Amino acid sequence: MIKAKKIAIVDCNNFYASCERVFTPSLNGKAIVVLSNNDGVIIARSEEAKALGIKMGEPYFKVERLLKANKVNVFSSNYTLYGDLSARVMQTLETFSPEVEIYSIDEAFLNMDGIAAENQTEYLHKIRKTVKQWTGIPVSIGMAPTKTLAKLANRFAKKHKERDGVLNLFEIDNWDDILSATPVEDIWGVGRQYSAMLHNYSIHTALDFARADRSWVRKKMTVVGLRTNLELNGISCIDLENSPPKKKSIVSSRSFGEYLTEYDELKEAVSYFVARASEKLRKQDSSCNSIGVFIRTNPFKNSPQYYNSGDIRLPYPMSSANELLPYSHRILQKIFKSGYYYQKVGILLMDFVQTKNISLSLFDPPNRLNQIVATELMDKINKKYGREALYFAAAGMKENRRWQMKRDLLSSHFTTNWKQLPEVKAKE
DNA sequence: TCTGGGGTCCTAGGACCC
DNA sequence: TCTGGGGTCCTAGGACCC
Repeated sequence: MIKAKKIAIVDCNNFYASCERVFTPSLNGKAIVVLSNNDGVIIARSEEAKALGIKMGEPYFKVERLLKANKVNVFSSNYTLYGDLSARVMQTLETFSPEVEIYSIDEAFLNMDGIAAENQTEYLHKIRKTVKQWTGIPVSIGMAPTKTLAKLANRFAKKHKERDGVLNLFEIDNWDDILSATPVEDIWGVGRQYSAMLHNYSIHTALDFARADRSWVRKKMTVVGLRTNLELNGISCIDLENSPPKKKSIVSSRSFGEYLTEYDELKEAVSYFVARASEKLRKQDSSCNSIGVFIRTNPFKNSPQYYNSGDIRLPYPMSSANELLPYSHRILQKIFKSGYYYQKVGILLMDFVQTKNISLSLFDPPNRLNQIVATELMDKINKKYGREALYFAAAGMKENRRWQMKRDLLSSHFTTNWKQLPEVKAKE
């Protein structure tokens, strides 16, 4: 945790759409949308696509004709590409501030306290220009004494083109106009439910909310809402996080390309997810004490619906897929009912402890150490030769997985070949 | 028959984020 | 035909204990 008095947030504009443009400059100025997994819904839009009235979260099939008619470029999401470009953006930001909190794939908070630039607003413009030059990604920047205000400034900068992508609240005497130009639903930390509630009480803008009675806010919106209120008044409640905290739970789930009906197929998918999730678990050197599985039919389909989930407390903390698989199968067996068209399954790992803090116990199965050694080896091989170079038979043969997702409109994995990329300047 | 007060731990559910 | 995936935090209420 870092107490900072000056916080900037750098936010990539239309990140996924911008990523698609980096290696295909002919897309500049053209409308782009990017689809979620399974080509389900729209999760990113370029400005041109927004101007066509295409909404976030809109199912693809509903707007497919509109997109075609307007010659919108449509992409399946290409997370390998986005992840690589994100890393390059973050590396660039780290040359500008000693404290960078990577908040999401396309956003980072920067501690600007120690920055001795003569003109901090100019410095922000320089960051923006450099990121664009080095990575090809356009960003917007907001700066303020709290995270919530920085986000608000950032949004304002994005909306008002004349600001050239930057708003530094410190150079503005009175923020009232900016707060009153921000509807409550656009405040960071105020979602759909609370904004509806606030409007009911005639609280329509960030300024209204900032001036609302604190004990009322606390009562209606818990301490979380109170923090947002304080932050809007310039009182910092949410510190910068310097090192990413370890995950407290890990989920792996997916909707299928086709509906599944057979237990054996679901079992394959569950096994695959256990392998994926436990990999992440081991990466952060954790082991889990419980595991859950859920399955469900397609709630949008007019057919018999079924949802169920279950979890098991494990006899000892585990991190290898080999050990976890039987438990996941046991849960699936319990919750599976035949006669339904399943659309999605997922698994959850929970209740983590640090692996180094657990000792092998007298009651462990005799081959436990072998399992662990085998898992380490498997991780090493997969790290070297790529995901699923080696994988569990329980997850089914790669070629036969009916449950794999649909990604018909995928762009190339440009960044897999690093030679195509301009060199990123190393951090000093 | 009468039936206190305070603490902890756990879980489910609701809100939010990207 | 076709509607994403992966997280966090907070609170209320029940179980249990003394």
